[in-house]
This record gives sequence, C-alpha cells and structure tokens, in this order.
Amino acid sequence: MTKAEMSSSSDESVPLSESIKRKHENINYDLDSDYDSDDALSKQPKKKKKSKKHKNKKIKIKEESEESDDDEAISKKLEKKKKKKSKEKTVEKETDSLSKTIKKENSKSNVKKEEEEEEQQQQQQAEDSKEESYKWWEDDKTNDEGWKSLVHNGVMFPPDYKPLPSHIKLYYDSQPVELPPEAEEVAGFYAALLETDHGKNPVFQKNFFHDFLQVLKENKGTLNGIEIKSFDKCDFSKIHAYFELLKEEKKKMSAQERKQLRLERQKEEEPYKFCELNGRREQVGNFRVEPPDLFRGRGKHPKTGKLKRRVQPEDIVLNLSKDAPIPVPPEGHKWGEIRHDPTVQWLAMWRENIFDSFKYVRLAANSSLKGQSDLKKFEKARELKKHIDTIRKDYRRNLKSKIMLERQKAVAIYLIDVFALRAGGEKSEDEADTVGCCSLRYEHVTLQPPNIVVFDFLGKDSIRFYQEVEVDKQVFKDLIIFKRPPKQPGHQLFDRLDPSILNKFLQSYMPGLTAKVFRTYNASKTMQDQLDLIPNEGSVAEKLLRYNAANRTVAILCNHQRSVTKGHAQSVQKANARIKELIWQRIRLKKAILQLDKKQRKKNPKYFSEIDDLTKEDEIEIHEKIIERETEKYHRKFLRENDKRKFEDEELLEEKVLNEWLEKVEALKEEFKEELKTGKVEIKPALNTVEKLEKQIERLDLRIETSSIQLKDKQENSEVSLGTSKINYIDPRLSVVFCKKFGVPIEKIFTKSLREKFTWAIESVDENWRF
DNA sequence: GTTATAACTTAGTAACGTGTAG
DNA sequence: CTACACGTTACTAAGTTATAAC
Repeated sequence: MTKAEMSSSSDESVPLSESIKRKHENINYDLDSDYDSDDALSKQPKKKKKSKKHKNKKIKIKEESEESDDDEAISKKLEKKKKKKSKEKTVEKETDSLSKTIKKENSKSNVKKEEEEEEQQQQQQAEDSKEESYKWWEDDKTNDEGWKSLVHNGVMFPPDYKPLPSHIKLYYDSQPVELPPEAEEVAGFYAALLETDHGKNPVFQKNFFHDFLQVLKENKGTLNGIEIKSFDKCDFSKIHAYFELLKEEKKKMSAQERKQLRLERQKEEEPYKFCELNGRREQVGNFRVEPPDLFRGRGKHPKTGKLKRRVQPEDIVLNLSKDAPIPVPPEGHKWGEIRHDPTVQWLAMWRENIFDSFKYVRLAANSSLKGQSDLKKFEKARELKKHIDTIRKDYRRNLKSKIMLERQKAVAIYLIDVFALRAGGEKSEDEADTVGCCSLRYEHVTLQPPNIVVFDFLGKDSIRFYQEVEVDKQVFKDLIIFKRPPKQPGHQLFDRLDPSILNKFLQSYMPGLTAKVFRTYNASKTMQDQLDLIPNEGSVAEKLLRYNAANRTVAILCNHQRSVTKGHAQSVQKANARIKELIWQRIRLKKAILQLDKKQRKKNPKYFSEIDDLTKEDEIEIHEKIIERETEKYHRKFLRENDKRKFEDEELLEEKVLNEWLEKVEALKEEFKEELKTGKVEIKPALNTVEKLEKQIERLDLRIETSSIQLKDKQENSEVSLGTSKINYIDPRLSVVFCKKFGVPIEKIFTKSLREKFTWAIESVDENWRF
C-alpha cells in the first residue's frame, strides 16, 4: 500500500482551543498552464489545501418570548393525545403499583403481569400508529416548500459524569493520582478502550493524551500535586478493570432488573421519541445528544483519539414552528438559538469540536420526510434509465476526445458507471487519506497491458478497494496518458476534474443527475436483473437463498465490506466438523446395512463407496471429538446442577455422581475402540432392517446438504455486508415485488424497522412493477 | 473559477436482544 | 431452560452535493 504518510503532528503542543480555531495557510498554486500542450503537472502534486475555516460564529440567541402565547392550539392538541393514552393507562397504573407491593412475596407472577402490560402497551402503540399513519405516497401534492409546522420537545442530554469510587484511580509512576472529575472522565474514556485497537494505536494515544493534559490544565492540575508528563508512565489498568467489573455485573443482572432498567429508559426517552410534523405524529431519529468521548476515527485518521467534548444546551440550535412551545432547557441553561426554518429537515443541531462541523437531530427513517426523499432518490435513479444509453455512447466517444478535460470526464464517468466508484471529493490534511474517482492518484491504479487495470486504494471508511479488471481498450490508453511522466506517485490521475465539474456536466443530460445516482441506478438495475434470473420454484428457504445471492452481487458491486467477526474462523471450523461428523454417521449406517446384507454393495457400489473414503485418522479424530464433547457436557451438567442446589440450599451432588456419568462416556469410548479395531458398527437396535437404515440415511443426506449450503452461504457472506445495499441502494419495491410474486413473506427480507422505513414501497406496488 | 458552508445520504461496527441448539 | 451465536438496532463517522461567498 502506498498510502501517503500524513503528518499528524499539526496539533502537537497546541492547546486544544487553539488547534480547533487554527486556520491552515492557503497555498497558491500555479493553475493556468495548458494541459493539452502536455503540461500535465499544472496542478500537481495537488496538495491538500482545503483549510478548515472555523467560523466559531457564536450562535446567537434570538429571543422568541412573544411567541409563547400562540402555542396553545398545538399544545392542546398534544395534550389531547396524551390524555387519551393516560386514561387508558390509569387502570394499568393502579394494578401496577398494586403489584409492586406484592412483588417481594410473589415476584414470579409479577413478572408475568409486567410482561402482559408491556405487551398491551406495544399493542396500543401499534394501534396508535396504525390509526395515525399517513399515506403520503397516496397524496399527489408535493411538499416543496418544506414543512408547515414542526413541534417537538428538543433533545435528550447524556447523564452528567459520575466520578469513580474513591479507591479506583489512575496511577502515575506507580503513585495514585487524584484527578479532578473533568479529567478523570477523560482518563476513563481512554481506560475503557485500553485493550482495543484504538487504545493501542499510537496516534490515538498521542491525541488522547494531549487533550487529557489540556483538560487537566483547565482544571488546575491534579489534586495531590502529581504532575503528569508522560503517557507511558500512566497506568489506566485499575480504571479499566473497574469498568470490566461493571460490565460483568451488568451481565449478571436478573431479568427483572433488566426489565426495570428498560422501563426507566423508555419512560425517560418518551417525550423525545416523537414530534409533530404538519400536525401528524412522527418519530424522531437521533434525539440523544452525542455523549462526550474520545473520537474514534476510522483508518489512519490523524485526529483519532481527540476528545469529543460534552455538548451543552448553549451549543444547541433548535428548529421548530414559530408558534410551537419552546422546549424547556435543562435547569440553569439556555438554548443556543431558536430557529424557524421550514426549508430544512433538522429539529436541532450543534457544532462539534473535532472538525467544527455540524451534527443534526433529524426524523427517523420511517418518517414521511425521509420516505419522500427516499422515493425521490429511487425515482431519480429510474429516470437515469432513459439517459444511460446516450451517456454511455457519449463517454465512449469522448474517450478519444482531443480535449483533455473531456477525455478525463469520459474516463471518470466510465469508472463510476462500470465499477461503481464514488465521486471522490477533495479531503483535508486532518482526515484519513481516502479517495474516490476524482481524487484517485497515480499510485492507486496499476496498468498491465494489454488492458488489465489493478485498482488498489482506500475508499470511504478506509475500506480497501482492490480489483484486477479488464477495461475498455481506449480507457486503458487514456489511463496511460493520465499517468504519463512527469506524473508520479502522489499526483492526481484526474488533474482537471473534481466532483462539481463532473456533476455539472452530468446535469446537462438530466436535471439532478450526479455521480452518486449511478451507484443507486446500477445497484437497483443489477438487483432487478439478478431477481429476473430466479426461477419461481422450490421452498421459501431456497428462494431466500437466491434473494440473498442477488443482494450479495449488489453488495459486491458497491464494495460493501464488513470485518469478519472474531468467532468466524472458529465457527466455520465447527460447522465443517459437524458436517464431517454427519458424514461419518452416514457411513456408519451404510456399514450397518452391509452388516445386515452384504449383497447390497454389489447392487449399488457407488452408494457405498464413501465408506472407503473414511480414513482411520479421520475416524479417530471424530471419536475423540465426540468423547470430548460428551465429557464436557457432563461436567457442565454437574456444575450447573450444583449451582442450582447451592442456591436452593439443597444437598450437593458428590463427585461420585459425576464419575458415574463419566463412566457412560468411558463405555462409549470402549465401543469406539472396538469399532475401530473390528470395523463393525453397533447401531440402535430399532434400526434393524435395511429399509429403516436407508430411511435414516435419507434424513442424514438432507441434513448434510442443508448444513453444507448454510456453511457456503456463511463463508461467502463473511466479508460482505448485505445490509448497506438493502437499506440504501436497492429500490425496496424490487424486494416487495419479489415477495409478492414468489410467495415469500416480506418479513423474511425486511426486518421490522426496514418494513417501517419502506412502508411506502410495500403498500404502493403491484407485482408487475419494475425498476 | 475556487473555497467554504450547510444539509443531507451512506457506512461500518458496538451494543443489544432474541431465537434456537443442546 | 440456558447459553450463546447471530441478527437487529443504535450510534456516529464519513461521504456527497447544492449553494453561498469570495
């Protein structure tokens, strides 16, 4: 990998506040020269010049006090709804408090009762949403002017910091350190990540430590005079161990405690979960303000580990109707600003301190606003169908254009269209070095005549894009030209291009056409084509497998990856072993058949041939595995049983009992030994005829097949993430049509939340719909 | 044109919770 | 019935793009 080394030193020895504000100098480039006369380097090397301007506009507070009287209408409305609900719940509440008093004597029935209540609540909610659901997709009026009214309760703040117990401390040079709570919190953020990749990353450590010292300084240093200077002398392990302990305790919590906690949580977030948009109740998405933490940048991020500071109400801008009641800010605080901008979709926003960019609180994915944008996105992609032929014809022609800019545009669009590359905007120094189409550099493509191209670069989220592909002959020639000396590593391949030039050009074909539309278009198109190939036959499970295979093609096209889970290799191994064992069982049954009737082998040699494939070593291995498993089983059973008895004050089982159990295993072991020696198998007495054995074998065949298919699926999916394309790229109507036509329940394909997000698709499409 | 800003979509993963094998 | 693997959701980082400002 030739990833350019990034200087991550820019923040060293600069106080936090300074580093946030600092502007990078703008560098002047010589931009004029004439490319076509071969001065390819006019812009090269393209230094990262995007400087971070920090407006630090103090968010002004517009006083909106006069408005508060007009709110009544809406608040009344809200109240009415609440009343309706609370009326229904008063009864429940009474029984609730009642049951609480009985709780101690009769906790079991209480759990049941609570469960019932919750079920009722959920049903109630489901009914509510059904009754209120607004089918915007059946409306033809378009809401171009933005929302008409927006009423909400603001945002939910994370809890205040709770200092560690006094015996849990940071150690410096083996001395306990008394930290002010503000600094202790930051130390805790790091301690929590101590054993993770982040915690071990030197850049992360450096950035964390810098900001940690800064916070310490802001709070007048340690309380016991210890001066912290070196990261290496800091020992976070006690804090880390304490967090681990907390985790353990949390794991051990009983069902009731969990439920209690969940109920509390639900109650707390209740006011924030919904808002009223144009008079209708809609779900809010991320109503929780992001809690302070260490910034976990992905890939080689220069800023990873920096402190993401706590957001105060004063940092937050709320956006709502003029006549909406203004949510009450937390005690002793004021909102940064109240705004009434119906042209935007956010309910609240704040500026974060890592990049000085904005974070928004917006509606949930199942909201009408998001749904409408989504539909619009897919309709735009479908619109591209009408233009794609022209566009392709044009870029093929322009691959040979005399004008270099045209040639670059042509190649870029080719890459975006064929390999689903992203636009590739410019990035600044203090971000990870990742690229897309327009920002590809010399070192990211290797050319192997006659027309093989190797792409190797880090894309969004520092996910590697590696592909060896054959390209159009002319594209290959153009890439040679784009890489011609004096260009060298570090130089831009498309030195005349950026996404805005490209997008402007694309708009000439179709209004609203941009680079990203190609990804949506090609993803959905691919899905349609793949689904068309699926025959309408077989079980639902088979159809699902086919659907997932189609989904996977799309995910691969879009390079949607996921890291293999830690247990993956192991679980594949386990599954393999399981299959091996099943085969072994099958072989044993076949042997048993031959023991009953030797002539069978002559009749069907192929059927029995696998018997010879089983080696002694394999057999021994399987035997050992089974013995091991059985032994473990009894040990576990023993421990569990005694745990239970201890708890219930009963007499404990003696070691003797365990040994008795284990004798069974010993017996099995002997049997296996015997079997190995003589080659004779002993099968359950019930299976005493050839027919019965054959039937059993048939069953095994089936199990082996399904296990094998599942395993294959699992392996093929281990590095591919299907979710992203399902959520963002594949027109949901394709999936709906598939389900309708093939008799597959939609629940098999869309989870509950996806069904809510895609209700517009589920309810609006008949089975003849095509992308 | 270039650069900055704002607002929106897309993305992987950690945390959570649930179904199911044993 | 439990344990645990696995699917789902919550979270927030990291993109794109339109538009304003220079």
